[in-house]
Amino acid sequence: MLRLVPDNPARLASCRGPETAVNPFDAAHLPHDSTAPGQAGTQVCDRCGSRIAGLCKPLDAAALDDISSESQQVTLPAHSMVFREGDPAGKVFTLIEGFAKLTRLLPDGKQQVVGFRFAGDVIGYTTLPRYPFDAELLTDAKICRLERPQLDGLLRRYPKLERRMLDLCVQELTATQEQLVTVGRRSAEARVAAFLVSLVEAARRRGPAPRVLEMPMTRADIADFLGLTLETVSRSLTAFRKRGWIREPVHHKVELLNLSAVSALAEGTND
Amino acid sequence: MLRLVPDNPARLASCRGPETAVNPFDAAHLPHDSTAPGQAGTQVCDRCGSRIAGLCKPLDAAALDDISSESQQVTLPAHSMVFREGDPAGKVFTLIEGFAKLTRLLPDGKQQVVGFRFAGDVIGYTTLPRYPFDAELLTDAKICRLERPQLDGLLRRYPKLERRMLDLCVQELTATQEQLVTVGRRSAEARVAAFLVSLVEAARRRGPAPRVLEMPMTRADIADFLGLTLETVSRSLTAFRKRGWIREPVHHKVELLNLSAVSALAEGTND
DNA sequence: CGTGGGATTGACACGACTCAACCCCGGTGG
DNA sequence: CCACCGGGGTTGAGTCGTGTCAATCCCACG
Repeated sequence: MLRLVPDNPARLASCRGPETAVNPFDAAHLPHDSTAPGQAGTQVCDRCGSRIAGLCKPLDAAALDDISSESQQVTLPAHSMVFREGDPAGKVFTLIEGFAKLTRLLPDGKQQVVGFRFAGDVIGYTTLPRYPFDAELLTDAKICRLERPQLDGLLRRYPKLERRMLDLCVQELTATQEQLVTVGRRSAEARVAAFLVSLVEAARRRGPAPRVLEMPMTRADIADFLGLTLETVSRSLTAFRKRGWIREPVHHKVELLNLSAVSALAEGTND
Repeated sequence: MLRLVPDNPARLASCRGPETAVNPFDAAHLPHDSTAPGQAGTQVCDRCGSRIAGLCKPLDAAALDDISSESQQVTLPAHSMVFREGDPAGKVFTLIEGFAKLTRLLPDGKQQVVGFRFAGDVIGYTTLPRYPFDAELLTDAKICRLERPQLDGLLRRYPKLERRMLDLCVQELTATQEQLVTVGRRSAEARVAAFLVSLVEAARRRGPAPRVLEMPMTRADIADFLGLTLETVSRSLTAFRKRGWIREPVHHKVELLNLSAVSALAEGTND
């Protein structure tokens, strides 16, 4: 669940300077070890400064030049919609920094969170004519944007890219099936525990996991992801807190004090 | 495992035909890529006699010759395992006739059905080194089998095939997300109703839907798919029966007498 | 200082699970 | 030929986990 680009940064790709910065006060601060960008031998993209791989992991330098001349980097404030369910699927995005949630709307107005996305993840790639879900930012975010016709051109020129898309899609599918298991068969506390574990895994994928994790989603978001109510999520988290398993030093952060207890709970169907 | 009634070797595989989704529970159809060369109008594959598209929809005659010389057709009895979770993902299968279920095993021994597959569906394609789930036949089935190295060769020779795989993967992903919504947010009866609706849609995709549908899965299978218990599934179905919405003329068949009532229930979160 | 959104906590109801009996039917063997 | 068996399905009674509704708290923000 919470799929992610495998790991391994690699030259980033794309990203020409900011362009449609909806929000001027861009993200100058970031928790990452932002070692000087552009250094030889580093994993940092010399164009946009990100450590993240996104789409372009398998590409060589020429391809990167190519793709970066076609894409744009933008910064958006928290809660902006990257795209909406039903919009023509005309662009593909890579999340450079920040967090997003993907949601589907139900006829009765409720929402189901289909997944969360983290720095390095690709968002909105589909072969369907329209996006099948909303993508909303949970935090201020830096995003790399590529128009679909450009992407199709790149796909034609760099077959490796097509393979990469397929890999990403397979990973995402596997993660969603995993999530199906969680939602379908586990108790409320086990689901919340599984969610916390997946947060840790996502953080690890982005680099050495800090002791205190970002958790920018609200209880309601988590509930909509896990098929629970926000009250139940809240009760589970306070239960964990009382057992000394977690700590929430500030709003939107968690520390896992007893990861093995949490994972054990996540594995079993109950207890 | 896999193997049993040996029989007509090779010469199958191909089969161009009506667009067929990988996942039966997927409503989305792809508009593009109808560029399949060759004689349009033929619904039946001249090689294996199947009406089903499987992988090969976008291929031309030469490619079909090529692929059909690399693949084999086998027939297997009900309840055989096509492959198991964790097996090296060395083959790809297309279901020519019959029904299958895909399941994941939980640590506590329970299973989650991640999907059912019908005639025309591709099974077991993944870029992962191992299959992420079991594939078990629900009925006797005819299957087209292709070794992974052969497939990779074909992918290299026919780039359109790679695109096709991606399309199939996207459809499957969309369908799984849909299922996530069903399992996460709907009442028991609504889930069962949604399942019945998806059965109808799957049948339609295979051709004009007969009044009486095949439903080879047991109550337990359905329950494991919907995140319910078999008793709850049974109760829901008898409730539908008593309301005159469905009929089960014989074991493993259903007739939907009031499809609109069933779909209405499937849409709402409750009632 | 007031406002509002998010989070927590409690009381209560109800839907789905659990456990268990029973039915139906096909297969098997005495 | 029939009794037995086992697997799938149905039905019922009782329990318990979550959902629901509502009050309260907390804190960031204007």
